[in-house]
Amino acid sequence: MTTESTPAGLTGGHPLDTVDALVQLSFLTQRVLTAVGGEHDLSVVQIRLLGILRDRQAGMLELGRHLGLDKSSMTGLVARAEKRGLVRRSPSPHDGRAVLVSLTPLGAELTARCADEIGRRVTELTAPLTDDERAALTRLAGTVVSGRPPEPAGCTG
Amino acid sequence: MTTESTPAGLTGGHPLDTVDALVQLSFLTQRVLTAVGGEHDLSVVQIRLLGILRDRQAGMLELGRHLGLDKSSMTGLVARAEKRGLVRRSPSPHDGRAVLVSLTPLGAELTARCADEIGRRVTELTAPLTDDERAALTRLAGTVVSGRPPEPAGCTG
DNA sequence: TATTGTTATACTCTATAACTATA
DNA sequence: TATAGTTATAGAGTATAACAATA
Repeated sequence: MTTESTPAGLTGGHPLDTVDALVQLSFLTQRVLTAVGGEHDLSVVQIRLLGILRDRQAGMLELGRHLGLDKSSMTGLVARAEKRGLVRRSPSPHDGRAVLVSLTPLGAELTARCADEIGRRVTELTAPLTDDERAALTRLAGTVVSGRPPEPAGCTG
Repeated sequence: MTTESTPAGLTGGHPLDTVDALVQLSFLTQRVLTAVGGEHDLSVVQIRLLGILRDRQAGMLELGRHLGLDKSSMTGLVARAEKRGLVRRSPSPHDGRAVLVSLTPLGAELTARCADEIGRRVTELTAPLTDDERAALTRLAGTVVSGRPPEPAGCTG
């Protein structure tokens, strides 16, 4: 098994099969997120929270939907980020029950720094690839992520 | 940003750049692990623990090293798995201080079922790809995971 | 002395259920 | 009644520090 070098764990085969390769690649990528977050006392979920708020405000329910968390989990998550001065809660002007969570300047700065660092280290991960291979990996990963074959360039759908 | 469809969060660009693609792909893969685990009341870390033990015993310290966890965290992790009858602790015959953790038959069965399910669902993820593309993705991901360009087939190193 | 593992403690993170306030 | 959010509570998961037992 390949758990020695990368503790993906549950898949076998020595010349990496597809499942092994994707699982181990995901652990590699997540390790970058965990490491960069850790250097700023942020969990991966906190990083994702900041990322969502990067270019918009959002209510607690919406944030929970994006993160796959219950609204009750959001309360603590946002409270801890708020306590650190990274986000702010404002009452929604349209709905007296709702709050709008947004980044503070401090939060925006930290978000940008994490994004830079993550970008750098994930790119480093692909150092063994040639430029062509990196482009191919990007295209293939993008296809999987979007859940459909890529459209020819210029197709506006 | 692309946080709407996949809450990777911290990376921008619309035609997915490399970082975006890899981060989002990692979330997709991790979601499979989380989902399959959740259906059996296992966290991703528990799944990895079982995977490591699939073909060997290991001490607490070694397990912690593989999982990136402190030995004190291992105590509870293994204790919970042991309580469920998935793993067993035996005294090491060579070292009176050490314990050897191994899968019980129940744990081995659960591990196999999870591996099957994970394999199936991760493979489903690559459904948008042709066979050639899937092979290319596997090779490229394998190259990144191994941290070096792939050796020509037949090279025994 | 060094190493393996556990315990005590504290904090983050998560969910369920009950609650408040608004729609 | 339904919805947005919080609180109370319980449990998993993690780390640090102190400890026990063995090497």
